[in-house]
This record gives sequence, C-alpha cells and structure tokens, in this order.
Amino acid sequence: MAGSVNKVILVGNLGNDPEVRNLPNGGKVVNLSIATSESWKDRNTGERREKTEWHRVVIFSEGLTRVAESYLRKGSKVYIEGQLQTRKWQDQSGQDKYSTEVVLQGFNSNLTLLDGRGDNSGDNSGYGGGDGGFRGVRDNGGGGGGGGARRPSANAPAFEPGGMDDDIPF
Amino acid sequence: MAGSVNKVILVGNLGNDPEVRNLPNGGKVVNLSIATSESWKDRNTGERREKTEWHRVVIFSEGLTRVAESYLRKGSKVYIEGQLQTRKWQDQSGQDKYSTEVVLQGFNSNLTLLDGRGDNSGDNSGYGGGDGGFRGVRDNGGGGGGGGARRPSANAPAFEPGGMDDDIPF
Amino acid sequence: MAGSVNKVILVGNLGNDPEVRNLPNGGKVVNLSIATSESWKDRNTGERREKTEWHRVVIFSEGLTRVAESYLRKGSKVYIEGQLQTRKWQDQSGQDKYSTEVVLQGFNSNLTLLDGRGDNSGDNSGYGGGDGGFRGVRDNGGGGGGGGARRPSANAPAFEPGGMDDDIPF
Amino acid sequence: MAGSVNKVILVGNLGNDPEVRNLPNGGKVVNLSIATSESWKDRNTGERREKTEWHRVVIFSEGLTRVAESYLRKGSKVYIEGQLQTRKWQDQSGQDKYSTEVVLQGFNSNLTLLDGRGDNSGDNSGYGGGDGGFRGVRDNGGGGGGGGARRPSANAPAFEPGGMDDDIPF
DNA sequence: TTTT
DNA sequence: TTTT
Repeated sequence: MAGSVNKVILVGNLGNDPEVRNLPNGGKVVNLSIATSESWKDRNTGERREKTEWHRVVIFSEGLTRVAESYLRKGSKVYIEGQLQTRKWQDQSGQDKYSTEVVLQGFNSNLTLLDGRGDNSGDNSGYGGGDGGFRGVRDNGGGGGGGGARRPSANAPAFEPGGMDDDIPF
Repeated sequence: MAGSVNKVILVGNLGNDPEVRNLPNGGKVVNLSIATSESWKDRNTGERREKTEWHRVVIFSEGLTRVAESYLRKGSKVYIEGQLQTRKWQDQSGQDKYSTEVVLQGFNSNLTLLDGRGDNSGDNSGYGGGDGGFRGVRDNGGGGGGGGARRPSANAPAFEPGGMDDDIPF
Repeated sequence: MAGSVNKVILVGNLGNDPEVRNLPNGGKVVNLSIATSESWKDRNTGERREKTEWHRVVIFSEGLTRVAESYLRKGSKVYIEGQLQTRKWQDQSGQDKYSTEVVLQGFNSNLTLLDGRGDNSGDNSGYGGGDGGFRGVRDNGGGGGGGGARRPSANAPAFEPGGMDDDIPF
Repeated sequence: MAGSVNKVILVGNLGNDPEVRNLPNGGKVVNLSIATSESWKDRNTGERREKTEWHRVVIFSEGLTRVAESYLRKGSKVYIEGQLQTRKWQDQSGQDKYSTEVVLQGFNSNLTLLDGRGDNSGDNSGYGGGDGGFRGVRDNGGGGGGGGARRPSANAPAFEPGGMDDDIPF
C-alpha cells in the first residue's frame, strides 16, 4: 500500500544496560528497555498517581547499534524514533506468542541521548575538560569494559553512513 | 516520571469497520484495526516486496469515539496520534497474554480522516447507504443512495469538548 | 550540540504544482506550497470558522525531488516530514528578509502521497486486480491536462537510494 | 479543509530565560527561543561542522505558560510539541514582515522539561546567575535560595486543566 | 527494570 | 542567545 506512515517517538529512560547480540553475518542487534511514565492527580482521591509503560526497542541500524552500545546505560534518557512491529514466535511449549516492538531500522529512525551527564556524582562543571564532553555514565567500577559515553548523537552517522568505521561519530 | 514522551503516529487504512463497545457508565470505546505497509525492491531478486503491519487502536476520547463511529469505515484512510500501551490479560485457558495497543485518550491524541473524497463530483454511492458511511473503496456497484460523511475532522471537538452533542463537528 | 531534535510533520494539500529548479551541479530542488487548515466553532457567535496556514517546503533529497516532480500536482494531499530552517536573504532593495521553510534533506525526511486516486478517471476497482490499482505516473507529455499521479510513495527510494534511476519506484 | 496536520516537534535548549507577557485579559503569553543543532563531518575537509537553528516558540496554553514560567530557564533542555504559524506584522517603517513561530495552544501541544537536574544536591552554578537555575514552583513565600525545581511535567495540567491553581503540578 |  |  502506498501512503502509509508508521512512526513511534519515545523519550524515556533505560531500565537496563543495552543488550547487544552479535549476528552470524557480523552485524549486531541491540535491545533496549525504555520506560515512559505519566503522572496525574486522581480526581476522586486527590492523590497523585503514576503509571509507567515499558517499551521494547530493537535497533538494527548499524550506526545506531554502535551509538547505543557505546553511549547508553541503565538510566540514560533517550529520544527514539522508530516504527511499530509485531513479531510472532513460539514459546517453549509451542504456544504462539506475539511481541510488539519499536524497531529502529533504515531511514527515518533516530536515537539521541538526552542526558549528557548520566549519573555524574561529582562535579560536572565545565563540560568541556580534557576529553571534551560527557564523561558520566557508569564506568561502574568493576571489571571489564567500562563505559564512558561522550558525544552521543546518532544523527551524524546517518549523514555519512559509511563514515563511522574509523572514526568517532562526533 | 517527568520528562517522558510516548507517541505513535500512524497513517493507514482500516481493515474493518470500527468496533464500538458501550461501557457501563454510558461511555463508548472504539477499536480500530489499521494497516500500514511498506514496499521495497529486493536487493537480490530485484522483486518488489511488500510487508503489511496491523495495528490495534483503542479510542477512549469521547470526541474521537464519535468521529470514529460516524465517519470511519473499512478502507478509510486515517491519521492517528496516540500512545503505546501494553495490556496484560488471561486467555480462556488462564494463560497470560500481552497486547500492545495504540491508545487515543486525553490530550495529545488525534484522529483525522484523510480520504474525504474531496471533490467528488460524481457518484458517491456506496459511501452513504443504509449504514450511513464510508464503506470504503469503490465497490460502488450497487444501489444505495446516500449521503456520506462530509467534513471529517476530529480536531474540532478537541477545541470545544462539550460542543458536539448538538451539532455536527464541522 | 548533541541531543536535539528538529522535526516538522505536515499533512496538507499543494496549493500549486511543484516548482522544480535545476542546480548547477545537475541536482534539483523542488519547492512546494502546502496548506493546512483548522476549523472550529466560534464560542461567541457559534459560527464555524476556519484558518489556513501555508507552508513553504523545500526538497533537496534526491529521491524525494523525483517523487515530488513525478507524482505531486496542485491539490495533491501529502504527508511530509522535514525540519525547520530559517534562511536570511536580501530583497531587491537590500532589506534583510527571513524565510522559514520546512526542509526535506537527508535522513529523517519523508514524503508520502496520500491521495492515491487523484483525478483517476478510470476504474480503480479492487486494488488487487490485474493491474491492481494505481498506475499513474507522468503522462505529462503534451499540453493540457497533465497530471494525475497515483501511486506515490517516497518511502521506497529511501530504502535503496540508488535504485530509482532505472525503475519506477513501485 | 478537513484532513490536515500541522505539527512541530523540537528538542533543544533555551537561549534565554522565558519572556513572559501579561495580556489585558489577565492571561499570559510566554516566548521561548530554542536552539537545535546538528553536527556532521565535512566530506571534503573531514572537519567536524555544526549548525544551530533558532526557533521562536510562543506559548498560549494556560497550563503550559505556567510551567514555562516556573521551570524553564536559559539553558534548559525541553521537548516541545506545537504547530507552525506565520504571522504578518509591520515594522516601524511600515514594511511588511513575516515571522514564523512554533505555537503551543490548545490540545496537541506539549512541553516537557528534559533536564530535571533531578535531585541536584550540590552546586547548580552556571545556569544563569543569581539564583542559579530552576526555582520553580509557587513563589512560595519569602526568602532566599531556592530550591531547584524537580518535577516538571506539563502533561499533568492537560489532564485536569483547572487543577493547578492550588497545587503543585506534580 | 528507569526516572521524578 | 543555548548546548556539546
């Protein structure tokens, strides 16, 4: 059908670190779990109430998987633009299940980090010290990798799709 | 949480007439099934391929339920703005199920009919027959006279929420 | 700056045929003038009132210029996604002027024709029959009438940016 | 015209404190100047380049003027949803001028603060002098310091338009 | 599971 | 004029 639009826009926080899966063909897929919340005052009780919605986000776009993996962490606030997709699958007992996800793939997808200062505990003055930018985000002690997001814009890659292999996207 | 956004924008066609349910309290809920499609040329085979996604839309907003009930029919093309919501329920065997829906409720929802059949000069039959509305898409063989919807905009009600009881919304 | 979004979404009708300009480098730019309207009932007089807003749209994206040129005509209804841009220029008397436009350029732009059956004169029954519907395109040879685009989707090109040179985009 | 949509979505930072004007009728209008920026790597020089776009935003919605006045300051990051409007006016020399603005008015407008600076415990310096930052809320009495707004959501008022006069909006 |  |  011509003439259709399928767009989701979310601004919310990650409930967990991104889950990265490697594909057979060398590519990657990143899954995010994003919370959006609303709060309102109950008309009857006058109490303040709040409801959180959890969104499953799946990133296929190459540039965006990299950004997600490099800069997003549990708690990060992001702007996301993708499309709705419902997937059918079978659980272990053979039952049909359906999952609706927000898919970032191809053009008209976007992912922008909105909290340049993660869970900075210390001083955040200056923003622009030696390394030039966000440091934040959970280089949380322990082993391994360690985070250190810096300049999180997923727009850039889209302008030069092939330009990220040998360069930082900013 | 402050600072979150949960928005879905769809432009697509109804796969069926709207399903209207009356609530105990006198209100109504309308369910729509909307298709969006994408087509692309397969890089390998060169064939044109197409994929259709079906969206379950639930309308609670009073003004919009009325518009949906009055002006939408199978085949209608609509612009919809709502938010994502996942609902948990039990099927007859007691199994947990989840359904993700696009909910139109409260402010920041929108529903606009896009196939006003603009400058219909000729026959409009089929649109307004017995059932009083668009049935979609030109099987316009048969009889039925008929009027047909005319000015289908769900914006108006939003500007004066109580103003529709005694007036056509356009 | 990281972390910003600049997005405009319009659904409206062309006030004129697209204006196509050829660039020195062989490229093209297409300008559209798009009307959106709102109507509401005046709270005081009870009269129905309407206000039309005109939007200047500028298309740089190669795939979309082609779609615009080929399928859009005065009166066409389109879905457009672009970004706001204000341009400074001097009028003939040297006065500074500013124009704000909706620019379609690069990723995250979209243009989708919403009235697939423009001024179809012939039968369009069925959607699925032999030719299955929209055939459209460019019979704009000679004089007179012109136009009548029908199967207008600018999504396709985006999926295979180079794929349109030798093929109809649907 | 039925069937049109006019929507602008911005995520950006305020270049200045909000400008509040009182209307004859007791209402208020708030003007914001919001920057969005893009950066990309120049294909030729390889340099990183950046372009900032400034948007004039005008808030008429009662609930949103209050939120803007209370919680926004120079530097604040906001999510904004409004519509495009071009206004004609005469400058002092009688010349016609046009200004295009993003108007927040009525339903389908939104304003959400994105840098809650949450539970700033420490220093907030840098944000604009004197008192540094959001003071927000209910110029609650007397003195000094000021606390740092925290829960800035413009959604709430929309759910209960009249509910803010005697309560904090969150 | 996030955030406020 | 912001932000990085």
